Amino acid sequence: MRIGELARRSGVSTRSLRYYEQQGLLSSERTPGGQREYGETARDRVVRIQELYAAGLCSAKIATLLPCMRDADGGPAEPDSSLVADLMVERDRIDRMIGDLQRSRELLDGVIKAASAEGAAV
Amino acid sequence: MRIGELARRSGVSTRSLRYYEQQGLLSSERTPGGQREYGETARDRVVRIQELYAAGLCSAKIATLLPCMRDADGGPAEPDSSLVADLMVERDRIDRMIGDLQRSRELLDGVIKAASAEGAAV
DNA sequence: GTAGGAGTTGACGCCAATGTCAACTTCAAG
DNA sequence: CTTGAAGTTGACATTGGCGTCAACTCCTAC
Repeated sequence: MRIGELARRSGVSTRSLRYYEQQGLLSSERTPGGQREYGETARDRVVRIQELYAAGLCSAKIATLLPCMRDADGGPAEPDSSLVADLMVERDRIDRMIGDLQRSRELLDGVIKAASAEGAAV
Repeated sequence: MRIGELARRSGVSTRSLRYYEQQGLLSSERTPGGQREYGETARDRVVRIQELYAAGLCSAKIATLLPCMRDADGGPAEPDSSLVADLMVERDRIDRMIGDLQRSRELLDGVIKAASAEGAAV
């Protein structure tokens, strides 16, 4: 598929897809005319990239991480031990993020619930 | 306490504290000389602000939200119903964020575990 | 072949929280 | 008083993922 279809199917702008390629996160074949051509696995990869961005990883880290993950592209590469150490740091950071989010979530929920209770009472 | 101590105790830079004040998220008394003076509750508020930032809320939303939350400053204000609707949207977004984070967390964990298993095997 | 939608690269802009520097003032200790 | 750390305001810079525009090329249907 070409870039427009991938964008539609993954919910990511074409601008972002080109940016991902420039950052080495996503690869594509080219037609003789120079247009990008993607395989079926591209969509999954894009979704994965988005999730990792959402987890607060920057392009560079995602780029080193992606080849170590098992996907339809083939077996995973062996991660460098320094990368593993790095990933453990990231994992901890993500755990803290999840904790923070859950607290914020409860905070919001408290306000929402209080408001609806008050609305019902008054 | 003054700004430096609050910064140390909350783990937030003085720059950020002044920014929070400018955004209407944090208030302070002033000494005759014009220096900021914070009460004991300031630290909790700063932590809360940080959590809400981490949850992806922008300054403006935090500013409207904070007065609706119960804290040592006094009773909560009644939230506007449009704010409540807004907060429900945010809550859903946070729920999705948590889901994404958990997936990413598992992804990283998989790579880490695979690496340590391989390291142990080889 | 031709029209027009889709693709290409490159450049510039944005946002929003913070870092950072400058020039100046206040505060606390000796 | 004096001195130096800490505080003040204001302005500018940064970061990084992505929007957006421009100028040009490719692909497909007629």
